Amino acid sequence: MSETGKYKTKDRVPEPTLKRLPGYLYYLEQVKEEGTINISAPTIGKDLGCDPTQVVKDLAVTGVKGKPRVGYNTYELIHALEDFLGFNRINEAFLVGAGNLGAALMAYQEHQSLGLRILAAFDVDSKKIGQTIGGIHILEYNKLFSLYDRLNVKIGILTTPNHVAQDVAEDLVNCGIKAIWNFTSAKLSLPEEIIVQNTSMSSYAAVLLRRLNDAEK
Amino acid sequence: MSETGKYKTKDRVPEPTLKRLPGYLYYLEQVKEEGTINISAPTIGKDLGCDPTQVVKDLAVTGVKGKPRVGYNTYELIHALEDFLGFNRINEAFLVGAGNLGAALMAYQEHQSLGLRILAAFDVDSKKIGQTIGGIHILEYNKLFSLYDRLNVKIGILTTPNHVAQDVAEDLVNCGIKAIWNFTSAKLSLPEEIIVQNTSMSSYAAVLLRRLNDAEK
DNA sequence: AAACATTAAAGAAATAATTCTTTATTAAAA
DNA sequence: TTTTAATAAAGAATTATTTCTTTAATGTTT
Repeated sequence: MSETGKYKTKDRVPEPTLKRLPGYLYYLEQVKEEGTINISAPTIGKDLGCDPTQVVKDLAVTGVKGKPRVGYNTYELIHALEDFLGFNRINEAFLVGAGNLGAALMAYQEHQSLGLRILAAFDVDSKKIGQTIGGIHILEYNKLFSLYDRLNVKIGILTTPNHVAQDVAEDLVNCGIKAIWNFTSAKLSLPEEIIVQNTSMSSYAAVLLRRLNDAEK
Repeated sequence: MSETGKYKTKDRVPEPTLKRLPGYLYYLEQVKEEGTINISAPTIGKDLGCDPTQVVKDLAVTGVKGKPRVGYNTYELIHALEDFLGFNRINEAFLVGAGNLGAALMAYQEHQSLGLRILAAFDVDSKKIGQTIGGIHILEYNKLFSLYDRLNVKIGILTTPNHVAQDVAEDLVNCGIKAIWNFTSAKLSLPEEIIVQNTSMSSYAAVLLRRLNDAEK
């Protein structure tokens, strides 16, 4: 079926690998602080509690080569990881739905270190419109349509109630958004080429609670 | 990496399945609203845009049996899913680190529908101590140790800065916490039996930004 | 009442990801 | 300069997950 309309399966980096990369980045920044210039994959593996060959495979996606008996250059690796992940660029985003979770993400300053900049938030609630959270203005939802072609925003952050998620997502796509970070529980049906990253809190709660339940009985 | 103990692989539900279950639950609640009494796996698959046999396999973990030509009973399925996931119980939790993300999660009312109740939050910042966010009190961090044996809290939500995450996690474990929902980028080293659910925003940003980058070139 | 169409359920195959193994490189020491 | 120890890199095997296929059950229709 749809299973690989992904023409470029060949050079696509596996999702589990991508998810681990920020962990390496955070670790390497610590290591650099301590003045370490070179670091080997087995050392990283030991410190992070994971398999050294996996570390090698993961880091290989950045194209950085290590030297036997020496390891990787810390600074080079950090730079390559940031570059590969896009954390050292400015990735502009719109956020829709300034409710609890939306407001939270607006206030969450760590976005900056991910290269994410939320340019504006949108909501339909007149009580919220005009407010500013974390330096980000909340605009009337309809303003979305007038702003989109003046700007070059590719990322939409979706924190609306579930029942409007699909409609809002379609609006975002019509506004030229290429990627949607979906925090709702709704399963979005969008054109193939739109990148959707689902980050539903309930999914993680589900895994956590179930594992806890497994352990207790 | 040993994210989870491996002894009971036999009857352990795969993580991808667990993550999909809340999606079914949300969908079924909608379907029930519309008055549908019975629903078939192929119908669910069509609506949710996923493989019908996968739907069958996923729902099988709840033990609910469907009838050929009829499908599953909507109400029965919803109840079984809530029960299986623990969403209809009250799962008490402590939160440590009432910064941006922590405050966000405290304000996030949807926790209730996941059966999560944050009893109290802890922080070392004297400016925050005494405040209330979303009805949850922020207490002095040290109070954690005096509270733990009077209560039966099994879940710890970790939203501290990265560099104290490991120490706080160890404190939580010493206080009898069995499961940690880790929102930091730190890789936690804890006893095997502790359940750790990593939900690092940067991991999801990494996947999103990289896929966007792949698509653009 | 019997045949039929539909679908759940179980099992098999394929795919993706991780772990393990081997090989080859290279800097340091003798 | 040669040997050695350590490690990166590439490839193989294992494991887990998803997709595909088959079988059996059941309500509906004729």
